Amino acid sequence: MAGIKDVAKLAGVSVATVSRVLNNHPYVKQEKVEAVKKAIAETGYIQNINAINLKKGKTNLVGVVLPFLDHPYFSQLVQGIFKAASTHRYKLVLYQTGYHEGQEMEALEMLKLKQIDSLVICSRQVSLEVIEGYREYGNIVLFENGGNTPLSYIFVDHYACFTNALTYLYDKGHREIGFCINRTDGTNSKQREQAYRDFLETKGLFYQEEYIIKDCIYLEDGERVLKELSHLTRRPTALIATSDQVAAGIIIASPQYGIAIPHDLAIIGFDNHAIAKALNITTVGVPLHSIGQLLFKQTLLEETSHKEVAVELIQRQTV
Amino acid sequence: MAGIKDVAKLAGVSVATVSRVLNNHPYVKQEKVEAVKKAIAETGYIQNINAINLKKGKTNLVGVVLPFLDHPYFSQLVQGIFKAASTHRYKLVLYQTGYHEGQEMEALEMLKLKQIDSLVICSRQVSLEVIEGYREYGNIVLFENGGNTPLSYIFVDHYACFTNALTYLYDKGHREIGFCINRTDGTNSKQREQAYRDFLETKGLFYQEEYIIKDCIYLEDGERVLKELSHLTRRPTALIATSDQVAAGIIIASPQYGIAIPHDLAIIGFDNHAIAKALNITTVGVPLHSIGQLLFKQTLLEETSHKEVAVELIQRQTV
DNA sequence: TTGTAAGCGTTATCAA
DNA sequence: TTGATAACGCTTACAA
Repeated sequence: MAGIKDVAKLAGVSVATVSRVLNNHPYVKQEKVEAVKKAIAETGYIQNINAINLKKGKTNLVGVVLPFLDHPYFSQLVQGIFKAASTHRYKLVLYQTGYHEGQEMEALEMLKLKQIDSLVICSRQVSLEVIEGYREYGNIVLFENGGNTPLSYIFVDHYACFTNALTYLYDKGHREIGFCINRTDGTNSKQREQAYRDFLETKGLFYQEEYIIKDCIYLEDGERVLKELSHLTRRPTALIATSDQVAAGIIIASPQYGIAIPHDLAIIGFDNHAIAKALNITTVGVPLHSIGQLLFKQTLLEETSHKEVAVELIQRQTV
Repeated sequence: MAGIKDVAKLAGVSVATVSRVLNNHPYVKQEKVEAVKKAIAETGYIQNINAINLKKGKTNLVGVVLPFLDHPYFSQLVQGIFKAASTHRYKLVLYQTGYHEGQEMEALEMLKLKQIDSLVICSRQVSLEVIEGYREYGNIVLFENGGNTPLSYIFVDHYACFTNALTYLYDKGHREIGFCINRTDGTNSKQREQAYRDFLETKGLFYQEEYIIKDCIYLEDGERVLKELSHLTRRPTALIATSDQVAAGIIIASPQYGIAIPHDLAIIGFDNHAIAKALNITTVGVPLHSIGQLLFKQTLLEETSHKEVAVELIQRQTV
């Protein structure tokens, strides 16, 4: 395979000149440019990007850490990250963790090894302290409220969102409010739960363990929610779902359980996925696509920053 | 930043020995191994993967070309590719094309430049001939019926699937059958359309342009389908949807249009997404997750191969 | 405007 | 079992 030397030889110039032509440097005589271009064409010369990466110390690759892709929440986020990355000629390397620390650590290690220039962490298991330890190897930006971590992050105030949704439900007369959640140990989940507890206390309502349905992520989890609820002697009159997927699952399964929505059960979803519009689901709209873009852009910036993204409650027909 | 030389110096050995320890080579005296490990720890030495890539001529990165991610069809596929890649310690680099040739060419160029070792093309715009030209730079595997291309591919026989679905509908008494499609120029789309035409001819039915609804991809396209259909004086009694997303969109919107499913309109979806199960949609089940895994595995193989993946019609309640 | 040569950080060959 | 050293393929001072 032809290398830069072969090109140089054929064109009758030095490798430096070839490199200059390749990189559009000024100060190369037009006729040499031609000669080099001709030689490149003739030899079928191909640059080796690894050599360039080695020399330059960067790869134009940014890593994206997330648990899985087959959920609109993450695929929209990635879509946004991709869009921004694309305009800056960056490529994305995916690190799907399935919530396993090992995979997350691999991403961090790759940052250290310079396989990637920076890292967007959409969801994490590893502690912030550990992640902070990798800060020196490249920019890391989180999609969560990282408090006073020195890492950059973009976040949605889940505490406020949740309180908002609860208040909305309360104002509509609901006093028995439950909610669905995914993992209980995630940062966002904790905030939602805290908001729930605080709200209950403020309003003088009782905390009912059974009103919290766990491990809800996908559409298909919606039916399970109704099943669990059906075993209860006293049921919530309203439910805040983990996401619109779960909300949709609940709504779709509701007729089988003889539950009319919103009459027997009011539902608020999260994210404003396409299905929320189709099924007229009242939801907390999270601009995931824009957030993805912000996440990537922060990756390029030297100064760390902590940005909150505003969300809005979209009123439709399920409350 | 500490390099391999610093480690060597500190450990009192040569760089070669450090490299041996790093790569678990045999024939290194245990005490030197210890010394090197100690020195690595002390210096905080970090390998530079670009140097390794350069030296070895490979990156353990495989590219994935697809138009977009925010659709279960592609996210499931990627999920499968990722799973297989993961077990072989490969990482995925995403090339989202939005159906633009430029992005596709970029992926091919990256293969050439050795940024990635091989390429999985889930959907393409660029001609097979052009792609074939990049075969010498790394393995390329397609997810489509590539005929007698020398490239490897895994495919679903969309012609047969479609004929199958049409026959099923016909046997249930339908004579006015329409279908939804995405881009009309895709390989799969063409096969579906051909199957449709051939079927009509075989059965002596008329081809009706208006029975073909274009640009249907997402859930939200379902409603448009009904709108377009509502303008027709004579309507199809059955519809094969591009995917379950579109099928679901149609089903969800059907009450607004006063259409009972399957009574007024029978629907067959594609892919067997989660929503197909939830909404009891009769569908052609495509094992996207497994296909993803196969696609990746083929990437590792030297011999090209052409494999068909079997699919099955899953009978539920929409026909 | 051009060329020489010194890196970039590894691995692998060869000789010891 | 070890060490020197030559690649790997490129960019970029520095010198001319």
